[in-house]
Amino acid sequence: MARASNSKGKTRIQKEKTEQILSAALDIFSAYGFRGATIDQVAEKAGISKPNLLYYFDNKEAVHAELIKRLLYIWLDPLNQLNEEGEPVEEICAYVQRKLEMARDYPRESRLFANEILQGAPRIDTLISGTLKLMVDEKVSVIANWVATGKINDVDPHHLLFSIWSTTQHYADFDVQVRTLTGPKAKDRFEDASKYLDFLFRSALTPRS
Amino acid sequence: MARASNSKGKTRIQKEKTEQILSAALDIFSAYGFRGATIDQVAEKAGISKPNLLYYFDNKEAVHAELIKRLLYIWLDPLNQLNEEGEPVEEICAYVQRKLEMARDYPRESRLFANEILQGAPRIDTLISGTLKLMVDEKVSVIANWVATGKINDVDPHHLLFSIWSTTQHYADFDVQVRTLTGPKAKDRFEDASKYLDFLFRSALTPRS
DNA sequence: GTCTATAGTCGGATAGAC
DNA sequence: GTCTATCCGACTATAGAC
Repeated sequence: MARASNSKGKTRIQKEKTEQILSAALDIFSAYGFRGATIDQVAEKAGISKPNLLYYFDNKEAVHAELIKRLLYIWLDPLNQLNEEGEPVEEICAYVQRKLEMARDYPRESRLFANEILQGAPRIDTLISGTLKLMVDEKVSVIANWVATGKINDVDPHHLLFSIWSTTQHYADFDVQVRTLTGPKAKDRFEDASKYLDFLFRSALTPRS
Repeated sequence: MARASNSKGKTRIQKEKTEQILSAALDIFSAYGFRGATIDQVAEKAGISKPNLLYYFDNKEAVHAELIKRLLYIWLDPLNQLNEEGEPVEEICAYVQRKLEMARDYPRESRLFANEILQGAPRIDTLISGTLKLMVDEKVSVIANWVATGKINDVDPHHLLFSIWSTTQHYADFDVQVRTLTGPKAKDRFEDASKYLDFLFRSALTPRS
């Protein structure tokens, strides 16, 4: 019997249901973590029954695995766009902005990822040591080259990336705290963050004359 | 009957057991989140039986609540030390270093906090909008004053704090990822982070002449 | 105070009718 | 394909012996 865990050989109806489920699952998993989320919650949010959900996915793990699989592509895209041929400071600042836009537009994905890492990455360790590490290693050497040729100041490329990820993802992962502390008067926290982060990284990277 | 949830009127034995339980609980809760942690795990790690644990604490929530309560004091201490009378750039850079040391020495506390915020702070919302916000508001106005008098560059105080928190806590919360991506050759990630973060914030804050 | 045994509940997964 | 009903394991919490 055909199972709907992959996208091959499915009818239009099946695809729609699968997407409904995954969207609901992203809501629930990102908000409560893997353990904290229940299939019942996901099914209810997707507007179907629990057994029906389990007709489309073998089990809870399978739903989560599919979400993680899709996450990686969205996740790596902004880093992928970092162009070795571009003007170094501008390239990095543009990367910061793309990452911040991701935190604004895909907060659920950010939190899903954070939940996993925070708990020791039990279900995504191969992803991190595999695809992610490969891409990071590549971009780290690009940045190291910019440092070596004096195009940007002497910073550790790994830690530069960590600081970009953490500062931008913070607005998705710690959103509750950010909103509480900035208060209701703050109009657009992402607008303010955009301006601040651009200044922060530009100041640190632009070579002293 | 005396319950051991608070520290009043307890024997030495009771205090020790309570500390054993809380230390074990910090391990488990920070690693698996509230929902993912089980009392059995905590009891086993503390070297006692589950009913015995529940003799010392009313229930699972009570253990967690006590951890959170204690967390706040450790958490606010580095910010507390920020001295309005000191030299602004040095004060902030010293704060960054203290926060980084906290991430190194108290990673479990950092992850416990992150787990809570990430899932919408269901058990600590009053803490954030209460004590934390009060202290943050106070320090924000100190920083705003430094900006107004030209002692540091024109940055948004809230977002400065967010970037300090996120970059430093990243080394506790995303430790798995950091270690995987920097690789085994990296001797001391905290040493490298210390150097990098000092440069980052110093560059951005030091007033242009 | 600490244990064994167990009650009670929840959640993942399956059976089987339609 | 979708539902109702249900099984079963896991987990919180309590009862009661010692």
